[in-house]
Amino acid sequence: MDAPPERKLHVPELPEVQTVVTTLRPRLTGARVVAVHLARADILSPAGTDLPPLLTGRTVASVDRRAKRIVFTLDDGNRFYIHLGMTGQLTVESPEAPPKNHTHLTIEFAEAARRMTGPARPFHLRFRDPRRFGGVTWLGADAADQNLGPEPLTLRPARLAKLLGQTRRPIKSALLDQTMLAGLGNIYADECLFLARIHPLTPSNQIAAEQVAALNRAIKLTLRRAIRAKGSTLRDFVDADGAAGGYRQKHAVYDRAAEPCRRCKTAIVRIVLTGRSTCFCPNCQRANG
DNA sequence: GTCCATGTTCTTTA
DNA sequence: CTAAAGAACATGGA
Repeated sequence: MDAPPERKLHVPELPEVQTVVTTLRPRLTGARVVAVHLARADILSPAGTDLPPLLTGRTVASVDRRAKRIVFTLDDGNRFYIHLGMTGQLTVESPEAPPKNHTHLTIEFAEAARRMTGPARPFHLRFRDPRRFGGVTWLGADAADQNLGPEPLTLRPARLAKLLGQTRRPIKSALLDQTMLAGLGNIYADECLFLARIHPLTPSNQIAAEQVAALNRAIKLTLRRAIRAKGSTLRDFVDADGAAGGYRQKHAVYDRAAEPCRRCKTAIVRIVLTGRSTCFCPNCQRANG
């Protein structure tokens, strides 16, 4: 049996954020903001941003993902992004649906553009985040990639090799560093290292070129599989339509301490690195190859 | 009541 | 000085 009780929170990483963007895009593109309700001003950055007048009357031109950020571009060229933090949810709901607790921001839309069937109906985009590690950042005309490394899905092995060669930190820590590589979090960093058969404590600059290439392939493969499964849901994650993801059952190592490795049956080991749990197979992932 | 999970940002240490 | 490690943040559930 591989269905342990759902204990841990889910933190949205690249595949989960991509899933939200993919489900949001057809609803939001072309839709017009008619009202904004901000229940908590402290989720806004920069502090003091007066969001409602910036949004009201505007139309959404596009919704995109950059790293773990959901980036909205308005018809006036201004941008803002929402980060889901640890427990953030961004959902499209009926105006009649009672808001869940910890709903910090509600954007009321008039209609969805290019709706092919049925009457255009108003809807709410609601952002809730019990733990409030997430938030809304107003960019104005600025780009959304401040302090972010390259996107893993389009990363070339030579670029990854150059980035990893610049630091002695353990590879697991480097993969979590968003200024190095943007989008991986604790779950997928562990999963990628397992697939590439690299020990998480390996100093980044001691990974051989062939292993870097294998890691690059593992990152792309893992993220694509997770996106196809609509992300991992441990407890909280849902897409914009409120649906949970299905990748959790496929995790090879994350949250599987003491369970048998899916490849060699060795018990998965859990260590703490930089204050974060790190799971790996001590047989498949040997230090220094 | 205690401990834990997590991403980002800020602070401290080497 | 730089790089890396550590603390703080919030909060529901075990």
